[in-house]
Amino acid sequence: MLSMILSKKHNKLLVIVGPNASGKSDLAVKLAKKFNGEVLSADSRQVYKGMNIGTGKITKEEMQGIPHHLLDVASPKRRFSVAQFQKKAIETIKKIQKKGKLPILCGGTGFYIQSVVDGIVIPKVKPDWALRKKLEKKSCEQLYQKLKKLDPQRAKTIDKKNKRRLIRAIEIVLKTKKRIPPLKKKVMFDALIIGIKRDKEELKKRIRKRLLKRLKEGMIEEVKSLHKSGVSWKRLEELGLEYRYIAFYLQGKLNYKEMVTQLQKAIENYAKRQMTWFKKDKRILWVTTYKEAEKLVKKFLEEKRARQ
RNA sequence: GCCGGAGUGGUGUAGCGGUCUGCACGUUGCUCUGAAAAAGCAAAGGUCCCAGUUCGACUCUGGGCUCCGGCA
Repeated sequence: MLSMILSKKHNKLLVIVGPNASGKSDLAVKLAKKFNGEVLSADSRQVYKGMNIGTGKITKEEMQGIPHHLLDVASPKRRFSVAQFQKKAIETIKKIQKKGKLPILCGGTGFYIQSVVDGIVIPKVKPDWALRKKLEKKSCEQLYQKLKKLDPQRAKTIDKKNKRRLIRAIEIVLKTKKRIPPLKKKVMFDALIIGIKRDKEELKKRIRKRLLKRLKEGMIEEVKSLHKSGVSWKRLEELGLEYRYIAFYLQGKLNYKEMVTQLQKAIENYAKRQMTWFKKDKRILWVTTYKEAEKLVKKFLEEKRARQ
């Protein structure tokens, strides 16, 4: 076993990213065992209770005794958000560091990862669903004009055709009565970001294999019981991928075969979108094997602390 | 073999004698400030073949080929 190199006041953070089905959880556990770490999931769907097979959530056995955080912290009936994630994640990371252990942030939700690694400062305005519903009725053009009056600066850079973003921007200005400040970042951790690289065809095969396996393991039953426990079809569809397509199937909107092929396609597309996000980040060091990752982490931990 | 119907991007379709043929899905690339598995943007890609009519044909006419339905 490796001797402890980390002091109780280090600020190191290991991050593992990669597309769906690339083998992140597995790598995280292995590295956690090797380097005395604890894992934090950075997955916008694994935060929900009862969403296990469909999200590919790690099982107790697979954890092999390594503590995992930020799983099952919210109810699927309500919406969880990046800001909530960011707060919990930062708190947890600090706690792990204080124990002299290595926090390992592992997941596929790029935005969630970014919120922690870059420490983006998110305006402290909670979603106001009544307001959003009201604004939803207006056209993009109307919303854009409204924003332009309220905050010409923000209007310059916003995506004029994205209603959701326009509404959020207006929401912030209305609540704070101030213009939206330019994006601020507050980097708090000394992070090493490792990405798992997979060949396109290989990834598709892995997705397929995993999908069939999970169907056998009762993924459909899981969605059924979520619905029984009060999660509406609409909400399940909104949760995306597995939950969306299986909800379609259970409602008779798709037959079994259609459900499987369309879901496979949707997961592949999602994996592609994830890669679009990650490709931009030049800090990510891409690996294909555990050994490569181990070497990088070892070097990272031996480095003199850059900051602090 | 005969009679009918149809052939338009990868798939399903819409339309028109003369602006680059429209749409949906798919494909590819991209954006991202409390919904991010969300939301949004952009690009590539087509008129079955041959002849005729016409100033001009994806559109009309004839032939061929292929597919579908009915009769044999």
